[in-house]
Amino acid sequence: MAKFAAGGGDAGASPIRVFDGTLRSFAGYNMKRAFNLVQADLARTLEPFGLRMMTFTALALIVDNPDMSQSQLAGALAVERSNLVTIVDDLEKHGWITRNPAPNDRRSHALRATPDGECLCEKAVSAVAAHEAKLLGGLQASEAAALISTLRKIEHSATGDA
Amino acid sequence: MAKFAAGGGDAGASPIRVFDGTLRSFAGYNMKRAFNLVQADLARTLEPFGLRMMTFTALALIVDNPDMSQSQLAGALAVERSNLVTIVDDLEKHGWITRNPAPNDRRSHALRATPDGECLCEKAVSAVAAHEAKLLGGLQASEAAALISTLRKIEHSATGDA
DNA sequence: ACTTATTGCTATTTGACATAACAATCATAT
DNA sequence: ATATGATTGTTATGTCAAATAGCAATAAGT
Repeated sequence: MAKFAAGGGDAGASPIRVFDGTLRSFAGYNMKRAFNLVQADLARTLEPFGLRMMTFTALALIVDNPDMSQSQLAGALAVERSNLVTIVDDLEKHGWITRNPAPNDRRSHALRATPDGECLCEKAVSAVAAHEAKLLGGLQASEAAALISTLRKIEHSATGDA
Repeated sequence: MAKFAAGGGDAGASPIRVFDGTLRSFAGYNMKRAFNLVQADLARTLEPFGLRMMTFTALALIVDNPDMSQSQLAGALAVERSNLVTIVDDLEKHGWITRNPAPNDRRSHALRATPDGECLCEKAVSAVAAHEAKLLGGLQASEAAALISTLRKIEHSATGDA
């Protein structure tokens, strides 16, 4: 999908190494590069399950939060409600979740994973975990933990979280 | 652009906190969330300069690699050559770079930043650095360095770099 | 000289994502 | 109770980035 790699591209016979030292000092640049690779690997991992990154994330959240509404899910996914419809449709058509009537609000749908959906989610989570472990294999366990911790700090800092 | 935040969404009066513990254990999930916020801040920072993330990155690479070709730049940016045309057009129309004839190859263009382009690049780099420093203000200096180091390790691991 | 590959480019398509509007329903204030 | 406004899910639409196919000009290999 993405060949990627600065200077690692096969762009011709020219052997010049592209210098990106200025950009390398930015955390954002390194985040984008690393994430692109992780995302590509994730897509390949999920494809055999019939899942994309978005549908996988949505399914995992529905499994962990039974009877949540589409608005809540959209908020959690940082997706517009209108765009969520397609995602939920996809999961529902495959029989992995159902749209149930919400007891207190006849407008909203209580999303619930089916046994099939839970089973698929479990398998997909395991597969993703395995692939990520392979991708992060060169890291110390403490390093991986520090990475996640630091990323969450950035997220809290940017959202002005309490 | 992106409201974001799991459970932080204003999705209704329902006070239920969306549980995303399963996904939180994945580095990729945390990377996506953190990067989305960083990217949004970056876009806001670059907008006054008339730059987008892609054009900014392209300009910085051209400044650091005078006379590089479009193919080389496309490789470094992980963008198709066809999509790069628009980006280079943008930079050229603003007078920040020029397409010069390459000495050894009459097909390719030697991309070079103009004095205006270099000046703008310098200012933009400073602005981005300042914004990123603010965004990463809550981190120890060693923590930020470790973040970049770890991200590069992941990148090397995924690309099978030597 | 002939074939093949590369460069920059155009055109087209796909997909992600935001916006606008809608009927149904809820909530609130008279 | 009723009128007003807000929210939910949905459809339709527009916008923008990224992928694909193909092209003429040029280069490289045989």
